[in-house]
Amino acid sequence: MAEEKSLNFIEEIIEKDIKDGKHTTIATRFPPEPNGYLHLGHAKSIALNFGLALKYGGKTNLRFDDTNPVTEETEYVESIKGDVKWLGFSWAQELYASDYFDQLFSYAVRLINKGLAYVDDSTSEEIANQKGTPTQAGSNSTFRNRSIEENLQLFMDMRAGKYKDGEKVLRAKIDMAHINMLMRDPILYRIKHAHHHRTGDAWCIYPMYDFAHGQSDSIENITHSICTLEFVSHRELYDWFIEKLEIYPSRQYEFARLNMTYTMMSKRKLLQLVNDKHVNGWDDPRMPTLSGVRRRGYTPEAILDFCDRIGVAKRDNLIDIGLLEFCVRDHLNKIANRRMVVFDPLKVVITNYDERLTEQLPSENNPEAAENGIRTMPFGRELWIEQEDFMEVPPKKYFRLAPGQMVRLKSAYIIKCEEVIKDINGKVLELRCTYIPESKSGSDTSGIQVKGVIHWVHAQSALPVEVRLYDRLFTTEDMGSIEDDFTNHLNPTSLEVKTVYAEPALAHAKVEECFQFLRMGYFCMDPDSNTKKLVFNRTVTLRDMWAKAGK
RNA sequence: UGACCUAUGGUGUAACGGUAACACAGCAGAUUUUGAUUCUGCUUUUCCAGGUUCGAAUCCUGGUAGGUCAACCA
Repeated sequence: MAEEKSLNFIEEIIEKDIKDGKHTTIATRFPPEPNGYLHLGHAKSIALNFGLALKYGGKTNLRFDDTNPVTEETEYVESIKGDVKWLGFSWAQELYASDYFDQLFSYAVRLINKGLAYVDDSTSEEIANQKGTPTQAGSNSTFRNRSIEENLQLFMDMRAGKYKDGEKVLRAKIDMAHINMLMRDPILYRIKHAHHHRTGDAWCIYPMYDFAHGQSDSIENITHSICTLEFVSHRELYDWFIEKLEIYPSRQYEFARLNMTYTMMSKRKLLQLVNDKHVNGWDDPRMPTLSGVRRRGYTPEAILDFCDRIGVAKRDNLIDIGLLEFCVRDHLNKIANRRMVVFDPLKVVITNYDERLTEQLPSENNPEAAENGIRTMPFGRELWIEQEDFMEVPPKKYFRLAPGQMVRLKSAYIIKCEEVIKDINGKVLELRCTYIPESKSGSDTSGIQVKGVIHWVHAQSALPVEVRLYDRLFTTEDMGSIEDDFTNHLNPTSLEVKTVYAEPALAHAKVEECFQFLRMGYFCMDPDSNTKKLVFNRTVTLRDMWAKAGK
């Protein structure tokens, strides 16, 4: 019963192209600039580009847009490749815009020969002034009418390193009065005596984005070049180069980038968070980077499901981060094994339980996945329960522990609170309880029905572990609308670290393994863990209707 | 004060001239040895004004609102 899923606007274009015979197969590309780590916005683009190729039997190239040597590094290339693979995609070819530097150079020469490009000695301020404004036409550069021969010679000299950075640029000769600012003689090449992460010192001139991207698409025979909305006005230039150069006509289509509540997705600002140590690196679990959410415990399946649910369209959007959390809970609920961990311990002494005795009680690893089997938990006279699970004066409908009340210890026995031990300040130190021997989980003959079920750990065998409790990084819902410094909106309590008490089975956890700590949330073992100390990151809390009700 | 893009519940997305639907969120209930999960039900929607049409979210015109564009960034 495959439910017919409606097509997004790009799929409609592709299906029409195939139906019309324009293409028999498609080729897309994912074109990151290696100047930062990939984030959830990129995941949307990756899912789209690779997903389309998979759906229509085409291919997707991974192409690094590395035309600016001063910001780009090999470290970023490696992280990007790792992230794409982690999401589960395989690229047809690993390519670099820098692979095409020779080709791009000859394209520039072709344009010069056609009288469509010229070398300009103007300073960057002069060029900016010549641009005009959106409502005001620009003016021609005084160098605009150099001869083809002179332009050719000058361009060769630029390449040969005769000039310093900023001394000259190569510009397209289009129309300084064009209504589209990008068509006002855009810069094609600039001089940068900088070391490139791949081409080393072979070049001292580098093409601009507009002169590299479309041509790279064309060289690779990309049929559908998909990018975000801010490139809409670049399309006219993209098409101009294809037309004047008479090369394979790739076509550009634009979709709305992902925006998410309480999140900021700008590589520049994420870099600042890292550099200014507001977070502990690109893979800090609070970061919206793929390496961050991975370390946080998000699964590729959850992220891809999220990308699928948010859809692809052309209007600006602000997705509720709650949807991402829904997706990860939905997946983790199915795959994560359960463990009991007490965060704020309150001692419980079972007065009628033999202190020399310890039982090993079985408990299912995951009620949603019986095949995951069971593990056993030690049970004895002294236990830890959650402070939250006891109230001396409970409100109505509180069905946890209170004086004289009964509660079920998950996978163990029903206990009754007989006595509350307090210090001189009235602080509750310990609970004296009795257990009902016939109420043993799995063989309960007591006939007692209790509404409350709580988690617990055996005091003597409890394993102290560190948990890192994350909250949203920013306190403002729409970070795109702020006008002051974004660091003013950082959440000061986005990380809380504490030591908690876990059942012994957690000792066998592996790095990146996800668990549901019963009633506390989903957690994932952090790579900081070692044999002396285990560390778990809280991926997301559980949905909690009781907390929501305000107790 | 120009050009371009966009406008559907709280948030997203669909409906392709035939009488607005799906998901998340919210609310209510059932089940539950996780106040989780699961299940059931409910609330809430076509930016405005004209026009075309038997019929408009959809087509046309004009407004309005939001976004984008003046880096030797991508």
